[in-house]
Amino acid sequence: MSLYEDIKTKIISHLEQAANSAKEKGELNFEELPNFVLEEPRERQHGDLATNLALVMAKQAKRSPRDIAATLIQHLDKTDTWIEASEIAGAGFINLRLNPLWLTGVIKEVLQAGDRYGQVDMGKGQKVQVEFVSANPTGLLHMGNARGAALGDSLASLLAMAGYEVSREFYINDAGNQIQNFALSLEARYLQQLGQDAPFPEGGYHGEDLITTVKGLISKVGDKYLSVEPGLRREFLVRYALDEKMRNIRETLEDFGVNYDVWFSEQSLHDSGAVRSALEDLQKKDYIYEKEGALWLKSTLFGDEKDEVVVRSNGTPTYFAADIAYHSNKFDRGFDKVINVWGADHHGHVARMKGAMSALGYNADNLTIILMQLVRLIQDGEVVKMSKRSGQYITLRELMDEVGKDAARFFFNLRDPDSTVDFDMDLAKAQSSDNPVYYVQYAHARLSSILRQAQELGNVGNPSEEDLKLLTTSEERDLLKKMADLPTEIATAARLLEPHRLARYVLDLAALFHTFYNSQRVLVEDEALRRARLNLVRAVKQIIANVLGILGVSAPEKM
RNA sequence: GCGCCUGUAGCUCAGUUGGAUAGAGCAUCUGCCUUCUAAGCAGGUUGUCGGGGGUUCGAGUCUCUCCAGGCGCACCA
Repeated sequence: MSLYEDIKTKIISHLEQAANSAKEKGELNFEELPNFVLEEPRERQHGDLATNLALVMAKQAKRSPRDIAATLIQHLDKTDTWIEASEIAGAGFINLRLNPLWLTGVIKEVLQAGDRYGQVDMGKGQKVQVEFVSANPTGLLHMGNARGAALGDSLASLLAMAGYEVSREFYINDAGNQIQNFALSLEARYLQQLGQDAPFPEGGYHGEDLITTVKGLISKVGDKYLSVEPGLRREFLVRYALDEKMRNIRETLEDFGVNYDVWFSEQSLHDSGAVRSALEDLQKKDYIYEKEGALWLKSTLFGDEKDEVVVRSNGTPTYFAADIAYHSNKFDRGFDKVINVWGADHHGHVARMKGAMSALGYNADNLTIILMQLVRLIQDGEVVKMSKRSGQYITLRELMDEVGKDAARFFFNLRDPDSTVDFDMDLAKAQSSDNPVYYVQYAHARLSSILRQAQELGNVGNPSEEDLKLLTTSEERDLLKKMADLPTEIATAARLLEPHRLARYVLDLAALFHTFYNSQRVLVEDEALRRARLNLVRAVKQIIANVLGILGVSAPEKM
């Protein structure tokens, strides 16, 4: 447990004890202690920490909150809490002021933990799988995938920091209808490139990248497939194109800083019989019925709006059937929690997916689906309809070329997944030099620069307790306070599955550092103070690097 | 029509399971580089938290209703 959490935990338990001992002495009346919070008040004048305990007790105790607060303070044990003063304020808040010296312990804590500072043991080693992007291999990665990649990857890193054993997974949709469609599109392009008058299939994939793929193929094998039987020809074309597309997707994601542990093929579920056996299982449990020649899952039993087809009347299983087998497979691999990052356009699938898991006997609560709102592309002030079929979209590759990996990842992780993002490419380009990410990176570069100069002057040296007590300016204390907050922030962000909190956090931390930097010198004459500040600098630098690391953003030594 | 998400400063967005006087960036205005990186700092300006009711000591946050936008409601994925 971190220093700060330790203090807060202690104060909370002392507050509870105060209420109980007041009760024993008949000074307060209550059945059960209601939920209360200990938090940092927005206004600095209200002290370091404040609690609403007296307010929430008022109803049961049938006394005025201020009255209760006074009683609580009388019984409050302050040992080991750094509490220096307590007062009643407002409607009945208890404001606590801590002895600022508690903050000096933070630097040591950070430097000792190093790149592990911020770790909490919330997950207790539980196995979590995060599946994200899982884009169809029929095209290139686009803006929506970019958001999913930034969110999913940072979420995975965040959970690892929070004590979970995390596995990143990409589900390859290499089976089913869209692959048939893909094959027909490829075949048409192939024939067209060789001068044949082949019609393009209705609803085919119009993307330019498909033509590029076919051209590349022709340069290798020429027209030898013109004379091959169409079924075999399409099979070959698909295999070739899928391989190329997946390699491209993988490389693009790696360049975006995303590295998967597992690439899972949908086709493998059909080949291994997993899809069939999942369906049989559901059938045995009587959750399947036949209607109009198709097999339906009774997903309405589990809160879905309508039952869903799992096997079409032509005998082929639906995508949903494969997805059931896939998620069943995930749980069978022993994950305690399974998290999917999906685009909001898939939200209709959530209920049925969870329903299917319940039907198979798994605890659907262990499947969490994060719905991320879509990214809308704005050009010339107008919304551009993006679609893979029409080939109208900006690719992740283009995004990285235009605004850079760091800016793109930070941009997406600055936003709540629930917010619809309007991405104006021109604006993104124009703003790339004053993008918030540079603000944070600049702080890191400044910190690095100070340390470089300190090295030239001699060793930084380890500070003594006495040295650290010299960090008393309000800028230093605000900075230390923020630093102490990181473990709590990690825990909150992990609990809520919201990595964007960390982007906000590191932005705040950078701001506090810039303020400090502009008001006080680090490399001062006084050796003790210099040692103390240099170690403050080392610690801040460490934290910025740690958090940027979670966000997949680089922390430059120089800018 | 039904379901989910969103609506907060001119623009883009935060707002920690109900807390005290709602915040940041961009934009704009005024200052700060012979001292550790000015991609920075300090200060000024900016609000019917979409509208209306309800719950309570207290609501941007919970509830109901209406309005606006997005997404979904296939034997597509």
